Amino acid sequence: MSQTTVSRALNGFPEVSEKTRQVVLEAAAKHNYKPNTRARRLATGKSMTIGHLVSVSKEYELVNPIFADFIAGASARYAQSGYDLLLSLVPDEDEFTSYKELTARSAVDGVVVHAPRVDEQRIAQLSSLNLPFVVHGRSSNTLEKYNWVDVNNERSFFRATQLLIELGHTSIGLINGVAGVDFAVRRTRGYLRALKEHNIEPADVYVTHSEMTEPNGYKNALALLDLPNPPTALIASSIIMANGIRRALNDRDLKLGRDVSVITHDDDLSYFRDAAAVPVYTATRSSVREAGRLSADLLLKTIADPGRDPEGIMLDAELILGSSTKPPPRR
Amino acid sequence: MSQTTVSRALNGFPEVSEKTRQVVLEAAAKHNYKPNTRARRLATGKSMTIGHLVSVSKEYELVNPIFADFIAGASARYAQSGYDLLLSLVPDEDEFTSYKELTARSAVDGVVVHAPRVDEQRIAQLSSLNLPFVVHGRSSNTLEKYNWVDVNNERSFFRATQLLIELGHTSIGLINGVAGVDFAVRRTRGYLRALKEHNIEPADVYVTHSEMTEPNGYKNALALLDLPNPPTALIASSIIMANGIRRALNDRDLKLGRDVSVITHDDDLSYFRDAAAVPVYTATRSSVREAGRLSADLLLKTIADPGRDPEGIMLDAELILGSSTKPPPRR
DNA sequence: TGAATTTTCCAAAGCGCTTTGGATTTTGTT
DNA sequence: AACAAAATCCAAAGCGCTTTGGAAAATTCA
Repeated sequence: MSQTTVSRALNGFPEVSEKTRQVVLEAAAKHNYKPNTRARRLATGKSMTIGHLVSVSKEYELVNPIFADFIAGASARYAQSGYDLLLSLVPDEDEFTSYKELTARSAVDGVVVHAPRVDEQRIAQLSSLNLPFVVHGRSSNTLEKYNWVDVNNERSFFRATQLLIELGHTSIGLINGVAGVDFAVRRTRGYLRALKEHNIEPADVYVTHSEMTEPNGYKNALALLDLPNPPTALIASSIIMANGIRRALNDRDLKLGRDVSVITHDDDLSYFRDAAAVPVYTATRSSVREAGRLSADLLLKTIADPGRDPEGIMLDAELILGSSTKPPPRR
Repeated sequence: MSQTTVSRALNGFPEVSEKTRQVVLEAAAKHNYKPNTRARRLATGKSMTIGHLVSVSKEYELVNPIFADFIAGASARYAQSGYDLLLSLVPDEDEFTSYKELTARSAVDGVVVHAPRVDEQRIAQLSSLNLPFVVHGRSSNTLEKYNWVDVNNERSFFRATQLLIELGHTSIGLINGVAGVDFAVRRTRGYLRALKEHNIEPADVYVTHSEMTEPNGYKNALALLDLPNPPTALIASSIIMANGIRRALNDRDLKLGRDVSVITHDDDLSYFRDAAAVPVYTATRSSVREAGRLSADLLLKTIADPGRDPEGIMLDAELILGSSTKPPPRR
């Protein structure tokens, strides 16, 4: 049987009879034959690979654990479509260089951009490279159209803040992510809008920005709790920070919920799934794994149809009531 | 200039004069030329790719965040040597199938095996595939030689247990990882050996096994604390579980250290770095990122020299004193 | 200066597939 | 049975590099 026929049978071309195809498939299965990836990619001109560049801040060497779950969501989709996932951790200042290199050696068919900033250069850069991409998150100050999957951060944090206000809280702290990262900006915006709508004067000291680690949650919470007028409620940007906040409350002999209310954003990370009947934390919850799946789908669609108009997918975080929110203690 | 000369200049062959090489390099830089990955891989017969298969338990869909840090360590080394990192999350029962597939289509030059069990089939399977590999961890019941990078779990947990005993604790709980996973078995072994050497009768109820999530840390700690004779000290297999344990202590109005001592294994995860002058937790600490680096180095060496004898690299966890261990409270 | 080396270059083969264009066989129609 | 149409097959080209074997140019040595 000719090479052509085998290739066609394996790749599902209509020119080959069903009977022949079966024979080929059986023979391939029997000998555990799979077309050589390298040869196939050269011949087809496709890389069949999606790149995820995770930028690592050189200073802190942090690797955000949400990538694990995001990638878990995406990975399954890639596998279904025969794509491999290329993962590269790069120092953040080198990120564009890495994109250029990947493009120049045509190693990937598309990439996912993580943690965009308010002014995100990578978007324009990728557009100029003509490399299909999807942004996990958005970039407020970017005008051009691009593919994105994001949570409605502004609204989530508006609702969270409003909930606390309705419970009677008037001093509410926000323990946010790094300043300038888009989601953090939107969350602050939602928080401020809620305060404003309820005529509460915002206070700069009530808002902290940092990498969303447990120690930073602790440190920032302590700083707020030790203020002359400490907030009676805190909103955290990640459940990992919330763990640090709980530790800080502990250290100050304050009880979560009773003494200080806490709402956290919850990415539904697999190692921190807050799935009790009454969750520990009242939370704005949105599965980052689901975001991974959707991003992968969107990217694969874009690769399949390059002329496609960019699309934005908005996920709405649920506001889930847990036991960490109560009215403020009476004075 | 001929294609040959360019190729040789770019790949550092000695047949080309330094002057010519410079000309070529400059021209390549100017036009942002990089040899096409696909063509190069086909021509050289190498994939220049390392596979990391992370098995996801289908039941729980958990993605261990330590992979993020492990991969961060490994990724830098791969990049230095011109290798790409292929990441694939596969349902655990399909893992061998995935290895076979990767080999058949020759998509990777080597793989890293994560979370080996006491009886680990993947080792024999990979040997039979003739695919270079490094195991992160070891497999106690596997006789053949293989490359591995592991922490001295037995000794670490022996020392941790001993420390608690020397402080006066006699009822010590162990909140361990999933039963049958090699590191968990070794840790239990170290724990039991310390008890035995100090003539303390072990109690089965004091040992729990589960995925190392925060909720499981909480749940298992509560179970132990609610025993008729609750332990006065707990050893945890991960800092994420330790967070759950702290929450459980909190719920029972027990103070970490004063009422219940806790020692945890600490992988030095970037989002949970316990780096205060006096750490929160007394811990057996070993950087999983460093393990990633070493694994990558070992794997690259093995790929470069396939005849190489398998090597084992043992990392010794440090026992770091924090504020979570005190003598048991007096009755 | 001419021969022997060494350095530098080049044309062509080949990596293992997919894809093209045309040839051959089978099926369907009258 | 004869022809057209459809189904099936095949040989060969090409994907963009690396590598080989040998030719040409430059250098060294006698």
